[in-house]
Amino acid sequence: MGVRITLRSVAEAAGVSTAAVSYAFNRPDRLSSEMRSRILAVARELGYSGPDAAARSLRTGRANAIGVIFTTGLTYAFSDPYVLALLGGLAETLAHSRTSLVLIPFAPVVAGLSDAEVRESLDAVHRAVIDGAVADGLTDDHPAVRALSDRSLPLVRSSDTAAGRCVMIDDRQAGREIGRHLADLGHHEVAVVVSSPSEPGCAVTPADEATLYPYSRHRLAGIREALPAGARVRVVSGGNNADATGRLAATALLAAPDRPTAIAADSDVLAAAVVEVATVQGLRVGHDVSVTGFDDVPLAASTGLTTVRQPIHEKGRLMARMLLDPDNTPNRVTLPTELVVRSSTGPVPNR
Amino acid sequence: MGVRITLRSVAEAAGVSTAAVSYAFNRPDRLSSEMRSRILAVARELGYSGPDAAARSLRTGRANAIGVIFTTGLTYAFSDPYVLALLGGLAETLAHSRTSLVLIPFAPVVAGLSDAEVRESLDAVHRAVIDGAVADGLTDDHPAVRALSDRSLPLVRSSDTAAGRCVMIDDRQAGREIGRHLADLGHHEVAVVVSSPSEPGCAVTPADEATLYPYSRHRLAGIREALPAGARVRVVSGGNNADATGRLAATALLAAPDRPTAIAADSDVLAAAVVEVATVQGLRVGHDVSVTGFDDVPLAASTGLTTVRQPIHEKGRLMARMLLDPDNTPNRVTLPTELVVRSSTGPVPNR
DNA sequence: CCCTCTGTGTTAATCGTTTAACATCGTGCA
DNA sequence: TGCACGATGTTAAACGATTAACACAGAGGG
Repeated sequence: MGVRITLRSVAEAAGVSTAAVSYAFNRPDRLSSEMRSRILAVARELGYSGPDAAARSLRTGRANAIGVIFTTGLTYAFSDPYVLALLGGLAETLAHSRTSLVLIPFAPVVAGLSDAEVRESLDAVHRAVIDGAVADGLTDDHPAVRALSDRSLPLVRSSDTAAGRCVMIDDRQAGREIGRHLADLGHHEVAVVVSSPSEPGCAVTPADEATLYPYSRHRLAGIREALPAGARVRVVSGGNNADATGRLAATALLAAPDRPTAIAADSDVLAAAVVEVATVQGLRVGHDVSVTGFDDVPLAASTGLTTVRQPIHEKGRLMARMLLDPDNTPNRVTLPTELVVRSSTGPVPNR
Repeated sequence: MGVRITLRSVAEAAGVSTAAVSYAFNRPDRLSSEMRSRILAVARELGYSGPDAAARSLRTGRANAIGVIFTTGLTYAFSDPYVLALLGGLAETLAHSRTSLVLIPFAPVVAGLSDAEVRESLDAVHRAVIDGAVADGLTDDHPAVRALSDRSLPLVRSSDTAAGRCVMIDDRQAGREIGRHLADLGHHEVAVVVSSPSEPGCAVTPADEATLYPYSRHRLAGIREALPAGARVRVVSGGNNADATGRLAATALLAAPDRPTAIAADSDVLAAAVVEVATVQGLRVGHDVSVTGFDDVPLAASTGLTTVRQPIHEKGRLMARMLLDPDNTPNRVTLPTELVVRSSTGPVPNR
């Protein structure tokens, strides 16, 4: 009962070499069909269910799995429509090549990580049996990214990176489009809500800005570029991009005596939270205050959110293809974005 | 460049045994700190990033990962709130023990699977490097379940099963509660919408019923039991549980000349689709037609859906714990459910 | 009749680690 | 002085498979 059945035990029981057994499972054409079925019969009889996955991975060097790093906490991730769309895209491509998706949790960054936490998380990254990985939205110097490239695993990223593969969008350009749109409407008091580990609602100092997600930085830069010279841009933390933290940020922002006339959020989820809070406070979104989102997930359409559409699903599909078939895919791709104007933005109110 | 750095190369470069290098990475206390840091220095210098994952898995017999089987297509799965809640629960527990989640795609059953598809899917199951797996909603004789138990991997299921671990709900009892609720309201023309591979909207024959998901069967049985003797229950396919297929089923159902007065759906997603279609057709849900869902996902509250709440997140947490720590967890758990009455159900209209 | 070729099966090296068991060497204690 | 012991390294045997390279036999061709 306790003894494990291996390729060898089957071979001995059948009176053949281990090679034969291996071929019986992997290369039917290498064996006479008579021999093959005899071996399979013996295997079944012994309760052998095929070659061990780990051993096979070691020997062949292939894992038939690709990893995805999550730095936000998996539980949160499953509620983020952006993440879900990306995973959906990845999965779509992977399903066609019997490849699994390995979700690797990395300690979420909340006010800095203890060394121990980082070490534990890295351990998960090191132990993952995968052929490649996607790291979406992580900086070059994130420990997980480092660990992955140290393992010299194929890695695909979503931000521009010196070496290595990536599929990205032009965040800066997208930011400029948002900025121009708001500028055209006459806004010069705008708040940008970014996802950040710091307390939701609190201001993000220029020093902090360097620590933001790259995409946040680029979008922010774009917005600033497109706004007229006199415009004032304040940056506040939207927490971890969730509905709850978005509401906190919105509440802080709308309570300010000099409340902004426009609020540009880093994601649709955040923007929808802002809309919700504003509405509850009796503000007419698109009149009294304008709100923009990012991504154009389904939520955006139903909320009437002005946002920037990015082809998330396509991004996922492409990332997966790059990992599965590196020779027939480009190293770097920039996907198009598009400003989608809906009812959540309007001309600046005259007070 | 092409040559791979291994534990051995590091050992040779450092002039120590491979055991020492292994200890340097795994058991700091086994080495003098001086030796350890020397080894780590050499490793860094050589660009060695730690023991190989596959080799380590083979040797230790642990993968630090658990699998989840998806028979619905991963892309769909990421849009199903039930699945997401379950994954969230699993992830929550796993995050504490640096364990990854492996999402294993299995060919979705659409009008029967070809042998080749099954074989390919099984291959993914066999190749997954995992310590255990959860199979939610699959029958005992599903090929994936068989493959997993053949591998003699710890397996946790969501339906009652002779041997093996499971965390379930009393689907039959839940069905009875729905049935009783509808009966109390005077309904005897009820349609049950189940997720099924067959064409959305078409009738499910008694013969087909045997092929339904176990949970569907049990809920159906419960509903039938609780309805009065004269009641008529028709069963229709809701497709794969998605919004779109739910709408199709609803359209077919509401167009029928003898349209049911109550529609009990297998999931909130399906029920919400029914509500949507009914509303569009000018029917007042809760008056002209009653609709019930299942699960009580967030969507249900915002739709005003009468439904049965089940603790999905808790289910996930429990399943993960059962896999991680079998010795300190029960083999079988039944979680409580609760009928949540909202506005989507009401007394049968008098025509 | 010899030679090549195809179809089947075997031999044996290798993938990169982990870890029980053993060796060695001060050290503290009786 | 003698001895048990903790601390620190090493030896070497697995873990369970894959796959070149080789061997052999019968078929077919010249």
